[in-house]
Amino acid sequence: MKNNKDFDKKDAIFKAMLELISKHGFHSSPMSEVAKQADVAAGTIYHYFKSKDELICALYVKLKQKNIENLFKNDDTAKPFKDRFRSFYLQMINEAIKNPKEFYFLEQFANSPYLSTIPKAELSVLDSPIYDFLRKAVFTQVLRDIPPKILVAFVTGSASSIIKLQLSGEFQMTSSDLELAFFTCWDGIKKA
Amino acid sequence: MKNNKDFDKKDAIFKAMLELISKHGFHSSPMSEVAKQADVAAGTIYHYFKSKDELICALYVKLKQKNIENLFKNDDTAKPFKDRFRSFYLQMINEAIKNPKEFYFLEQFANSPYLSTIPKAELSVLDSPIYDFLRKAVFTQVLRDIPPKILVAFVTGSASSIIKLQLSGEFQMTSSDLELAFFTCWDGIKKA
Amino acid sequence: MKNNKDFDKKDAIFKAMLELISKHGFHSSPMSEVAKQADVAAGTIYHYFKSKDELICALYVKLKQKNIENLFKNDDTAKPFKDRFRSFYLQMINEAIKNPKEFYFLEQFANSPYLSTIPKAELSVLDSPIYDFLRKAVFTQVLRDIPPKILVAFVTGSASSIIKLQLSGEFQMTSSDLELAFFTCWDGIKKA
Amino acid sequence: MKNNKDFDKKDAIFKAMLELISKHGFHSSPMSEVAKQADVAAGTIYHYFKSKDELICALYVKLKQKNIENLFKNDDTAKPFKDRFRSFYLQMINEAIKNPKEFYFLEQFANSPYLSTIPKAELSVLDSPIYDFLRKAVFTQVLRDIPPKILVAFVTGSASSIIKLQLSGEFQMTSSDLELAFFTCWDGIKKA
DNA sequence: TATGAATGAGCGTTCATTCAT
DNA sequence: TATGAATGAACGCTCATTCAT
Repeated sequence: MKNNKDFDKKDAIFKAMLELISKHGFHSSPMSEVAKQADVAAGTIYHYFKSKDELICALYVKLKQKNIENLFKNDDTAKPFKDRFRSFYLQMINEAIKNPKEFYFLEQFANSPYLSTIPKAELSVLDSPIYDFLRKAVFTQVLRDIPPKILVAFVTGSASSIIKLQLSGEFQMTSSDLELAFFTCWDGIKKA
Repeated sequence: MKNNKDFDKKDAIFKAMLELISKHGFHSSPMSEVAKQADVAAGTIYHYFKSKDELICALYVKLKQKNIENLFKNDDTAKPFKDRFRSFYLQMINEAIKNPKEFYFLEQFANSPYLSTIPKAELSVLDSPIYDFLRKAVFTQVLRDIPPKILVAFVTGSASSIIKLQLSGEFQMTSSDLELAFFTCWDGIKKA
Repeated sequence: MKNNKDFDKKDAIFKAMLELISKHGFHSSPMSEVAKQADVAAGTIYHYFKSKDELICALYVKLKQKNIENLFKNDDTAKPFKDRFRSFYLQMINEAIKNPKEFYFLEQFANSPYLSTIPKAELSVLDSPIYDFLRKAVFTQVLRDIPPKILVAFVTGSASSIIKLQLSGEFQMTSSDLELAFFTCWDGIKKA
Repeated sequence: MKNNKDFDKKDAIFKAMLELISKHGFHSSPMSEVAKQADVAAGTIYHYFKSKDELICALYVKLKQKNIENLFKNDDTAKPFKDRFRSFYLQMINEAIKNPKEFYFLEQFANSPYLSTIPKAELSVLDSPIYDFLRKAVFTQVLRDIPPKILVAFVTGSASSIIKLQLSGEFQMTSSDLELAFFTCWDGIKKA
């Protein structure tokens, strides 16, 4: 059984790598700096991870999982789907705005050759909660009859883009902007 | 005035860098390899570009410009806006599918710390054709009254995401899928 | 007095190091791997040996001693010297062929800078049985009157080389080949 | 065509590696030290050699070739074979004594796992002059009818061992000792 | 302009050794 | 004794960049 110290070290390494990559990118985040920021020796990282690449991939899976879990944190299946979707959509945006480093890391990873080093099956599992959420709503004719994969892409892609806009500092979104964004998405995907 | 040879060399360098980065990412695309693929000496690259970063940024601007120009290639201002938008939306997707390397490069760049090294003003200029296109349609009440920046983010983000789905090989989109995607977007953004 | 467990551990460490070095050489035989193969913790090795170098040197001395003892296992001082020498010479070759790992280790060590870290006096003691064996035969005029050290070098060197030929797999020696090898050596060193 | 400077650099690297390995062994001869001794930058070595291992192997082949060529430098095919062999045998010893670093390097290499990384065919070619020299003498019935490979092993092995004795400083060989060594070998291999 | 050998700082990683448990 | 996580110096190697030609 792992003790607290173990968790501390591994988590410190994850945190340091996240910090660095989100700010400087993959290739300006040397292991030596990760070690320094995590307050461990360089060699220690290699007790927990085989290589830099493996560390980065493990970090991606961990953060992606956490992120997706959080999207459904407030999901109330008793509510009408529209409400549930609204909560989900706004949560996507709010989570990212509250955790910009994690968002930047995830986007950077997902748009790099790293992504293709992770087996598709594993990626599917990560995404499956979103996929299931929307697929069911297609099935119950609450949502437009579009292939669920396209639906997922549409919804997450538009949200990502809006998040980037906000995080770029170029545009400060008010809550009514968020509401507008939600409706824009909803009116696109809902059953006519 | 630049002669043909100059163009050839510079273009060969651009092409080689595009090839490498789209496949292997920024790191794993050494200048020596670029030189080899471009069939020039390593030093030659530095006659055209101050540094690797500058070359990469110049490539981004060049490709982004070309890409955006192409989106309006078939724009017919005489047509109803819905038709024009349909053409624009499908063109976004088709251009990317026809030029996957360019798409991958642009996405990788835009989701990396490189992006923030380019002045915001310069980026705005690049995006302005899309911005103007949609802003006018908001003004003329064809589109929902949303801040144009959000609108641009929504439209391009959803398209990007759908393109990645297609390019990933995970899902083969038919032309009716594309049509569905267009309607999904359109129904979201059109004036109710 | 050492208990069985001690012997087991120490021997397991020796065995693991032998295995690794004979196959991969001194470098490419990390202590962590020795520990793994010996089924002990890395730190445990340092209870038995001060350092990697000391372990390697101790292994050399141990194996060299064992090896030389074995050469005289069947020595029958009642027999004519020629017979005794024949037995000795063939035993050198057979021992090595039966224990190739030990042979490779010993040769690798003896041809490396490690050898010179062992005091010459200690090495002399190890070799002395062979030295005495041949020196006496020079004294009794059975062997050519050559400085015994040269004699030892000649005999052991030719045997080593023949062993390597056999172990390389390049040449399969029959028993008549071995007999020929013995005669070649014998005719060289015997008193005319 | 390679200019002098090229030769100088490559040779300086070879020389530095030889110097270091002969004295400290493979794993205490870091590339950084080679670079320093050769008076080139660390990276420069990698223009000439793909890796440390490749450099070491190339050095082996180069020195082995040179060494074997030298053995026949004074060969006079007009002379009786016994004289030719005497010249060859003493040359083996003298060459090594004059070039102890090269001898140590070659022995260290030949008794390490490095040797097996060189294709057997390539090694055969290197040895073939010695092989041919002795094989012919077996054929013409000047030498004992032993498989030539065994003969080569016997002759070179005994010589190597005698060289090590001399270089160890443990025993100073006079020219009459050398003469004795030659006769010991010759009487062993000559046709009775 | 064009070359490509040369540079050397800096990278990812290894591994002999230590020490708190 | 025995453990094995932790250390950090040192390794082999890469690669953006320079400069003599």
